[in-house]
Amino acid sequence: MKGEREGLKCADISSELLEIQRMSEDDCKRELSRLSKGLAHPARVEIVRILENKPLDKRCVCGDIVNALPLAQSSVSQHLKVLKETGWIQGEIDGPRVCYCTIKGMSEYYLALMNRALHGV
Amino acid sequence: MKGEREGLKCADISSELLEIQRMSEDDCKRELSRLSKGLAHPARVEIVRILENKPLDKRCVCGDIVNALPLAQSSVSQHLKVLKETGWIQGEIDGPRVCYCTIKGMSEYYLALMNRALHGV
DNA sequence: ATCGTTTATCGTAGATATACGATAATAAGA
DNA sequence: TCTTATTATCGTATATCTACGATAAACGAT
Repeated sequence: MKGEREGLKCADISSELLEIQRMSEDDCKRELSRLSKGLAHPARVEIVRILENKPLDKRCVCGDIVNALPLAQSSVSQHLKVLKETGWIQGEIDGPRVCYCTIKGMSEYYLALMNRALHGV
Repeated sequence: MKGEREGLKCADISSELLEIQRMSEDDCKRELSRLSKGLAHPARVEIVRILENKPLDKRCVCGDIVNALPLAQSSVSQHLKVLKETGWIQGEIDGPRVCYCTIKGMSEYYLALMNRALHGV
């Protein structure tokens, strides 16, 4: 399957870019506010940054993220949940661990959403 | 003064674009999450959309925004306050009214912030 | 089967967000 | 001055967010 790497297949939202034009205005605004809420906390911005900058051949499990943040494990787990629900990241169970990665093309998707929601383009 | 139009001078953040490179990583993440929180509600996205799409020769007072949203005046006023605090809009008192407009170049500023906070660019 | 590791979920406490009606503040106009 | 129009703020109720420790669930290894 395309996009597979080291056993972890990261979703790619690039193909959804054109779908934005077909969304209703209300859906567009809801979608933009949903994604914005995902980044509305410094810890979550940091998590996305970590996952975006991770080398392609390295994997990043929950524990790695916990170690990188000054928060309790349960708090980090909650932030990961929010990022999953708002569509920024993806998690894949690997034995007792969970391997996380960002959704490919999400930044571009976010920008296109913003352009359409705010400027009607 | 540059940027003045119909008596309302809208701030322009374009000149701050280069400052982003000089911000600390933490400030960058805080700034990105702050701006994201501004758009983290559909009503606020709609307000920014209204102000972005307003003809340059027309002004937009609080009452216009209240009429465009299905919310009570006090709720809209609160959302306007959040948008002011997070840096998306600006208000100028004009008699008993308050005239609102977006900050010029904010979308570009937001994107640059995102690029640096998430990708270190 | 049992133990240790890893991660999600539960329970909880305090803070913040969201909505509304009511009220206060400000300015224009009669 | 008094009234009207406009907008911000107050008070309040409910919901969501954020953090933590404790516990549960899932899995590999012994």
